[in-house]
Amino acid sequence: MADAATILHADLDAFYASVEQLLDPSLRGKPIAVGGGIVLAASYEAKAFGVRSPMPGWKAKELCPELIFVGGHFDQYSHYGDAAIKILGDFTPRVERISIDEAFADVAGTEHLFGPPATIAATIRQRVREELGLAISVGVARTKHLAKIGSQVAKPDGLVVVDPAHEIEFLHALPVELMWGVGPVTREKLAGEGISTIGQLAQTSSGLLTRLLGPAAGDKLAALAWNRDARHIVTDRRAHSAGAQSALGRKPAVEAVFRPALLHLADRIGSRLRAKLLSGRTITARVRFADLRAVTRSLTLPAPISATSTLAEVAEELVRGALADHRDERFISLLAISVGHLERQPMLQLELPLGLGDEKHRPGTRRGAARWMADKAVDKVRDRFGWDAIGYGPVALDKARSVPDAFRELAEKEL
DNA sequence: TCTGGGGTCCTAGGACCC
DNA sequence: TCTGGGGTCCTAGGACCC
Repeated sequence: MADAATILHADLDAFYASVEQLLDPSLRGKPIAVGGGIVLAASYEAKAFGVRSPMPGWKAKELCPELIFVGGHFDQYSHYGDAAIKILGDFTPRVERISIDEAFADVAGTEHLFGPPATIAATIRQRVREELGLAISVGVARTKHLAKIGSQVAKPDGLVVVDPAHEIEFLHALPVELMWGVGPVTREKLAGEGISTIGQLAQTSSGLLTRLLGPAAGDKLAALAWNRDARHIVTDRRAHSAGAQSALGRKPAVEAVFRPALLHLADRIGSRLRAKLLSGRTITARVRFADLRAVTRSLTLPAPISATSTLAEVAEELVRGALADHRDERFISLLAISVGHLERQPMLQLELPLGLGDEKHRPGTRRGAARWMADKAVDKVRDRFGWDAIGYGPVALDKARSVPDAFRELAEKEL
């Protein structure tokens, strides 16, 4: 392994909460939580009490009676997140953004301009601190996995450089849950076998790992535990599916509840897809019952769709089917729709669908195209006058439990 | 008064094709 | 007169990530 440590992973600390403390100095040094009914983010002061996201607000308050809830300046989060990632971009175009507050960068070949990677990392941290007033932790290593672990170890407000000569020592001393892909379930399975460190995981036979976790996960973890991570920086990641969901509290499992809710979800997804001239063939609906058990039903169509009413109709059928299979469940707590198998639609086909016997080969195409064009008209009005200017009418979402639209948008990946 | 909302990937069984 | 083997697609469920 002659490679040098040129991969950076930069991760803003307690991001939403830190922005709130930046905007309102009276919140600094205090335990705060963004959100209300549910904790969306917690400051380090709040985390010290065990406050985590997602956690019901009442439970957070129980753990930390001093906790201050703030509503959240979601538009500001995008601004600060973008600004921080842009600073990475000043050192290399090879930046892979993972989320609003986190990105990888590969600074190979930039040493003559900016110095060695550790210096670049320090400069980035300093600039983010000075220009934005935020703390960002950075890991520097030869691979993405090690860089990511480095930034986690560096938190809060730190820098960790993993020397290529001592990678295994560094890695094997750490707990397994720091690895990418080890969540609560996997951690417990491993713990059941007495495996709690990455070193112990590395020493575990592949037979046992496969039995425990399946072949893919087993092989992947074994490779990572031995520091074999071949992933490289991908600068333009696009989503392969688009979805929307809404928590409903506890509502009767009847048409009068799920139809308007599904129409609203279909509308949100449809408008996102149409804005990018995308359509999808596979529609998945998810129903979560009051007891939190969830089921999914999906259908793959012969041709892709993106019209709101078509998406809604398919989703309704799927939900009806799921409810019919679970007649004992009288209440639902969440509905979700997701659209996969996305395809870029050629404009021509969408705008001139009325000829050439299309209808014969793709039944419903003509009606679908008419709906698509009607939706595009709605989209256009919304572009000018706002989302609520026109549409399918209000939806009885549980306002206390649902989350602001601005927050949903933060989580959306580029399509 | 147990838990948001956006995603990705893997598994396993069955249908279907050659 | 009874059945191989490989590949692909679809569906449902689940773990994980931020």
